[in-house]
Formats: sequence, C-alpha cells, structure tokens
Amino acid sequence: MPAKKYHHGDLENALIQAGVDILFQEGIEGLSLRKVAKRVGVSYAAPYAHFKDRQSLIAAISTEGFKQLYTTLDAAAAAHAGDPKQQLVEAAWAYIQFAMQNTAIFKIMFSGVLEKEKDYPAFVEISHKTFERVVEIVRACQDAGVLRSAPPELMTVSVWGQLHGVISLALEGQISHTVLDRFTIREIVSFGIEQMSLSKT
Amino acid sequence: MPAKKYHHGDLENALIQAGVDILFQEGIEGLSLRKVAKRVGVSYAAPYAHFKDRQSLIAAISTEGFKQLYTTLDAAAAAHAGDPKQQLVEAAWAYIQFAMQNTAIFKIMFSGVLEKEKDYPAFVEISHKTFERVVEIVRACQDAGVLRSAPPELMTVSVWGQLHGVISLALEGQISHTVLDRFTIREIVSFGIEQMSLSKT
DNA sequence: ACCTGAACACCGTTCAAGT
DNA sequence: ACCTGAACACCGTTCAAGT
Repeated sequence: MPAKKYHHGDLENALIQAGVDILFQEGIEGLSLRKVAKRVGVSYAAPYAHFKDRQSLIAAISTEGFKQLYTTLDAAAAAHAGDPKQQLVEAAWAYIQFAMQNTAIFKIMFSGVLEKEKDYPAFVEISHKTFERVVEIVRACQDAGVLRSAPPELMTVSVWGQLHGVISLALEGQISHTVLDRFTIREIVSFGIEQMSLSKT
Repeated sequence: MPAKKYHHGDLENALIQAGVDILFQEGIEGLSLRKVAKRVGVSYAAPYAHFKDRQSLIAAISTEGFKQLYTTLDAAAAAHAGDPKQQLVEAAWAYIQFAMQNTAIFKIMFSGVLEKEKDYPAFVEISHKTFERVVEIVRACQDAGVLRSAPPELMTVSVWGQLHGVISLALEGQISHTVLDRFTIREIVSFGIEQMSLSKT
C-alpha cells in the first residue's frame, strides 16, 4: 500500500474542485455537500472536517471563481496597456464572457447564497482586489479623458453596476426579445459604456 | 358544519400568500413546499393539486411580486406626469425601494430560480408589461431631450441594467465600503442616471 | 375536483467511534 | 488530525385511496 494516508493529502481542494465540476455539469441546483462527498469518494460526514457547513464550501468555491475572474480581467487590461479605453472595453467584455461561460459559478458568486458577512476572509480579499483592479482601469480612463471626472470608486460602481445588471438580466432571460433580436450582448454592453464616455471615439 | 368544502375555496391563493409571507419572514432559504403547506394547514401533498412542482409555485409568487412592482412603478410615473425626467428618477427610486423593502421576493424574481422559459405565461405577461411601461417613460425622456436619442428599447435595457446591477450588488454586500461610506444608494443611482442624461438639469 | 397518508429518494448536520 | 457509520430532522415528489 504505497498510497497516501486516509484518502488523499488534500481533500479540501478536491472537494472545492468537485463542487466546481458539479456546478459546471449540473448547474446550481445540483450542488449538494453529499454529492460533492460522493464524487470525491469519501463519507457524507468527511467534508465537515474541512468546512464548517454548506455556506463555507460555497464561499470557497466562490473564492475560486473570483480568482479566475481577476485573472482574466487583469489579462485583458494588460493586453491593452497604454490604451485606457480599450482596457475598459476589453475588461468589460472579459467580465461578460466569464459570466456566460461559467454561468453557474457566476450566479453563485453573486446570487446572495453567501448572505452574511460571515467572515470568509479569502473571499473578501479577492473580491476587494478585483474591485481595486477595476478602479485602476477606470482612473486611467478618467486621466485620459475617456470617462467623465468623478470619484473613481463611484464611477467604478456605476460602470460595474451597468455591466453586472445587463448580464444578470440576460442570464435570467429577462431581456426582451424585441431587444435581443436586434442587438447582440456585446452591442448592448458597448452602448452602455459609450453612454458613460465623454466623447465618441 | 357551515364552512367551505374541504379546506377553503381558494387554496391556490392561500398557498401563494403563505409563500410571500415566509419569504418576508424567513428569507429565500426558508421557502419550501412543505412549510407552505403546513402554514396553510393542509397536507404535504395538497399543493400538488394546484402547482405542478416547486418551480411552479415560485413562478406564481414571482408573478405576484411583478404585479406589485408594476403598480409602484406606474404610480411613481403617474405622480409626475408631464415631467419626464422626474418620472424616470422617481420610477428608478421606486424600483430600488421595492428591492430594498422586499429583498427576498426581489431576489427570487430575478435570481434565476426560474430557469427555463417553461411557460408560466402570467409571469411572462406581467414582466413584459413592466418592461413596456419603462420603455414609455424612457421614450418620453428622449422626446423631451433628457435622454440621448437611441432605440428606446436599447436605452431602456441600459438604464434598467444600470439600476438592477447597482441594487443587486448592494444587496449582495458587494459594494465596497469606501463607496458606501461616502455615498448613499440614492446618490449612486442618481449619478448613474445623470451619466445617461444629455445635460445636467 | 380536491385532499390525505404513506412511501421513496434525497438533503444538511451531528456525534460517537475508529485509525 | 482525518475519516466512517449511524442517526435525526428536514426536503420534493408520487400514488393509491378517500369524499
């Protein structure tokens, strides 16, 4: 028996990954602690050695999602260094694409399943870090005269809110067909950003 | 025995109302078919005589929520007839207030628990009607030169998206404290609308 | 037509016990 | 420290049966 003690050295991460996989394959309704445990091959009680409760596992999965989101946003901005407006547009598009390609995890990140500010410090940290990264992009746009001058954090909430609202409504099927038949999501998003811009470029 | 046949003549609406009450008192996690049945005083199986499944009850509750939302939006607009900009601002504020005062039902209306376009014609109807009401307000703003000229439906999605995104992020606790300490939700929303306006009024 | 009782397969969570 | 087995209270859903 050469193998590891008990099951494997890193049950915690195995559980998180199994959760992400289930979210991908079965959507948000399919996620349960028992199913996660079964997929990893441990007893129903085993996850409780690593996560206080269901919420706590969801917090870990959401944290994972935010890390991925941060990475793609940062990459999009880095790819257009020196061109603030393009940074904003492409980061926005990266956000939309993340939401469309990872619908279940995106929803769980924001769908309030994570109610209380019940600590989850890793989640708070990466979520703040992501916000700050967007503030940087917005500030660069203001300095370049692309976005109106206003408190950068306020402008960021405004831009992010717009983006988040449009994609959320789209994912819920709430956007009228009279709109979706005539405009793509990308066009809708571009229109929104264009409205916040000082001048058309 | 003077009473009604079986339980009461309108178990269907009693179930919907009980669901709304539970949402208010216990939030979204507390809602279950069994609890709804218990509160009304019927067996666990009784709801199935009126609703195909859990989703179907949720659809009915969401429909109820949309009716209420429509009423308050319409009232806000009616109260400022002849002043398109004020109509827009007050309707927007009514939306925000509805979300903040009826958090659980607002979340269930939009939180994608209602996945498929699995019919629910009453839901689709009131949801469309609400959208069209907002389009009217937006169109009036464009005619009055308050909002930029653009396809009204596109502009409506943009305005609605902004609003919906900001309040959703706020309800999830995703809006940074560096923003919330300095601005009220109303100020954030006003800022968003101001940005879409042609000129400051 | 409208409802009950009992059953089935699934949950989250706890706790004593094993290594 | 890390995991199992068994238990408890709760789900959604179905179905035969009652009025």
